[in-house]
Amino acid sequence: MAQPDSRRRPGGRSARVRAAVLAAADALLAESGLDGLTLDAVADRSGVHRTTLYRRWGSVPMLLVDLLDAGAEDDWQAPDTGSLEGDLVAVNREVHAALTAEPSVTAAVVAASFRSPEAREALHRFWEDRYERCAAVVHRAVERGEAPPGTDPRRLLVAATGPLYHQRILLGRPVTREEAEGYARAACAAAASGLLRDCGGDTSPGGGPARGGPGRSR
Amino acid sequence: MAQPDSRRRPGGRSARVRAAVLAAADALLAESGLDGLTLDAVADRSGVHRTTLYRRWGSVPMLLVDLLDAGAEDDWQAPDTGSLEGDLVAVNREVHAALTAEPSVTAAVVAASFRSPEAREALHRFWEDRYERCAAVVHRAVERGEAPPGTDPRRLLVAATGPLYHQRILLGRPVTREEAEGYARAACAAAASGLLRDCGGDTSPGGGPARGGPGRSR
DNA sequence: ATCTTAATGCTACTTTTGTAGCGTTAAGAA
DNA sequence: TTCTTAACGCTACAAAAGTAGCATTAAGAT
Repeated sequence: MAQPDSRRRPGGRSARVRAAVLAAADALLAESGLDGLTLDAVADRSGVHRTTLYRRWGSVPMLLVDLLDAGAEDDWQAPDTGSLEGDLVAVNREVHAALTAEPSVTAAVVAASFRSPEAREALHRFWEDRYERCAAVVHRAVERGEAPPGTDPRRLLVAATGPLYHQRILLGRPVTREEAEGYARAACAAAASGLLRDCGGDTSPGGGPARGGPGRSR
Repeated sequence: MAQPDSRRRPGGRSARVRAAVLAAADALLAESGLDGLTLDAVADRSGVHRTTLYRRWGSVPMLLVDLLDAGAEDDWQAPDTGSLEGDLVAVNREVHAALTAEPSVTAAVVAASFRSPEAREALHRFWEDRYERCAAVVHRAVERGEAPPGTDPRRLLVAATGPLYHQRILLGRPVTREEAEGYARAACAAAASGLLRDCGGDTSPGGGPARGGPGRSR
């Protein structure tokens, strides 16, 4: 029953410092992307000293972790339009909107996630939470009989949203709103045909030697 | 008719230096990922001097650009199994193999692409080339009547491969071989239903204000 | 009010990263 | 061969990133 960490001191000044730092970081990120987000810049903007930043956060990715974890505490919930197709289209519209924003905070956060394992995990947690909430869409669809029992919520949601993220963030091509909706409808149809069920318990992570193929560089 | 750049000197020593540097970079990348790839490390390993690296390449991402452009000159071509589903499954198997390799060169290259615009464009060129070659799969399928005329090769290919990349690289979750094949079959079914045609000439890149929604951080 | 001490601010230092200037080497032409 | 000069190696330097040690401030307890 360890007492609450003896003598922590989370109130007052520390809280103000954290708030000032996170606000400055958020502003810098939205203004000039990840490149504008250096500890020195945050120190200047927030009025908090360099060394304090290095002590409490240590690096830019760690600061992003804090920012992400703080941002995950919102009350967002998945759309509920009454039909699977409607819900998926609505989700993809939101993703599309977030991806076409300029400058894209999403892209900046993804970029940051490739600079440290901690930031990676924070972003994964964030998305995990989002897909978890979206699973409700699939459960309702199964209850309504729009998708067969056994339909894997994650597979369906990834099938719908994955192409959007891929085309925009990794392939770097613009995505039209109509395309975004099309991917949603395509995933919906595939789910209705029972092609996105969680069949087989084969969860072995990898496979063979794995050399060559597209995506491989040399 | 500008003469061939007067007096270039691409032979001999310069070529040896470039080869040594690219080889060292490739080795470091495969061994310890992007973090192990610093200009100093490449200098040590290749025997080429620091300043030469800074002069000719300038930064790690630029070096990756060179590496990528050199690697794109291979003779890879899309599978041809006789059916659309077979081809898509084969493609996704290759992608899956590349993505589950450890350490993943693909992941490292993607990470590098977020560190400079030049590296970004190089990676986009590389993938553009790959999807271009894969378009043959869709053309053959349309000729065989497996997909309706007007089916957009890119949409179909992104629908098939996008979920793989998304789940593995952005969401950070393992992907089973069976899942990879499932996404290919789902895309195939959607295409057969005519859900991945290039309908409407609306190629406007973006839209409204675009705030909030999943993927947005705060 | 007074005391204790976690958290912050400050200065000085080290390490890493990137650049400038100049002498040296060797590719390509005569 | 000899000559020219693009490309390279080297040293020294400049700027940025990160750390150490100590003084100062203020949160929480008495």
